[in-house]
Amino acid sequence: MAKKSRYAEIADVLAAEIADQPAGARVSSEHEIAARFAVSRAAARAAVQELEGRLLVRRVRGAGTFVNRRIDYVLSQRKAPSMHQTVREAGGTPRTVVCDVRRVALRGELAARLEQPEGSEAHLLVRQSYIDGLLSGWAQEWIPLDLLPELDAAVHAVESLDSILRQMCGVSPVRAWCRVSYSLPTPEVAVGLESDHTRPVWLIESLSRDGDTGRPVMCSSTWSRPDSTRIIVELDGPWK
Amino acid sequence: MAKKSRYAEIADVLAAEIADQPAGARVSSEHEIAARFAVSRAAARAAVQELEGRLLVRRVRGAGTFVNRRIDYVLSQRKAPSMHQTVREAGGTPRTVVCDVRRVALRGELAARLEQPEGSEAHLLVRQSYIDGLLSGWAQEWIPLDLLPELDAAVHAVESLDSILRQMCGVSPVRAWCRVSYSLPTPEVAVGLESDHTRPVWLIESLSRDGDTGRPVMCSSTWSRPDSTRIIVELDGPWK
DNA sequence: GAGCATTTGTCCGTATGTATT
DNA sequence: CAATACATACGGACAAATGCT
Repeated sequence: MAKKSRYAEIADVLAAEIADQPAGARVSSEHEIAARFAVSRAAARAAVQELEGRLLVRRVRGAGTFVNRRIDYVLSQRKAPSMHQTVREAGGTPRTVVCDVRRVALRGELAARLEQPEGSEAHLLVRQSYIDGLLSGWAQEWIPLDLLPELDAAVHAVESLDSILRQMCGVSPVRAWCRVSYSLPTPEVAVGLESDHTRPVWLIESLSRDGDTGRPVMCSSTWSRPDSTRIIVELDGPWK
Repeated sequence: MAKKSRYAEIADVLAAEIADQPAGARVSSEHEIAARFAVSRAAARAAVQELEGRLLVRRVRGAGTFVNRRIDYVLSQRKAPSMHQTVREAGGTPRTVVCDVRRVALRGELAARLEQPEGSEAHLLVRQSYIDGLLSGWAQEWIPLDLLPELDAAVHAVESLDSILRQMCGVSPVRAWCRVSYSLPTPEVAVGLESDHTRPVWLIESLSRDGDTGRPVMCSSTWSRPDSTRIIVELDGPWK
């Protein structure tokens, strides 16, 4: 058996203790860990950084280190393209905060995907999403203007965009196309995620259509923190 | 504008220099960086670790730090379930090394997915995959026995399993189901990937069927190093 | 708002261990 | 075996963000 470094041993002990604690619980400070295991603060720090790398904790400068939990976020054609529902299915509590609602002109790929003329206007909704109170995602969502002229009032009354589209527009959104990748966020995205712009994050690009008519109803780009969600993409063929 | 830490500044300078260099090129050692920027080795080390976090370099103890490149590995129902072809489409050079070929009894989910009776035998092929000479993945692949009794000889003659199935079995494999996630590898997998078992890696589970008959022809679990591939999953609905 | 203690972030210098060449 | 390079570790210091008084 390979000999382990001291900080890795400490990390394993802490990881086992963390496993029994609820999300959000406070983890010992670096000073306390150093004193408890009789090591320097550098070694204690390395152990906590190890836990951060395993996505077991989140650290906040000046505040402390806290137990983290990821939820399984499953993307599939069989499932509704709804963040609120997907999170609830995984046992989490979703919440969204509107950052901005405005009208923008659709260009290029975005216009094509929504099947709107180049330069036509659409709603742009920018939101942060939280899971169990922790910041998880930052999303831009485009919706054709004629589908719902008064989006602003609606999104403040009902958090789930899927519900709004179903109840106010009479459509049944289904995920028609989706692309998931994992790369560095732009500085703007990093701000929205309160994340370092040098750490990779999930990018989920998605197009929803009305399940009955096939009409495009929503296009979105969602960036998601890897420490909040374990993204799972299920791709289904014509069989099964 | 936020003030940057010294190591982040150094990392940015090095990142810009690395961008012009070919994959595999040697990066200055920590000592050289410390001397060049007049900082301690700890700060130089932090800068190089930053680059490692951005997946721009790979570090080998005792050997040095080297420029890394990722390729886009695109998973989609429209594309053949072939590692060799997917890598070549992204501009890389694929290679596979057989670690083990043996017969195993199919159990549970695996048997169900291949539509074989519980406990029936199948080939198990264990391979490492390399991209441009760098270790990229470690895979277990299960193939029904009756499809190709002499798998052992075939995989040593032809590297691409997709080609073998097409040419020797007369099937046209298509990706019928696939699940992609990102989590910590088991110790066994970490060994196969020559990776730390405390760093998350990709897990791609896949089922291939014959495009003509719909018969299951291959089931696989592939673990892939995030520093070798940028996994992209495309999900297509009935419209498009 | 100001002040203070706590906590993580960064950095210095030094030393030793371990893997590769 | 020797030189090189990364890995771990010690102890100390100050900066920056947070939370409370």
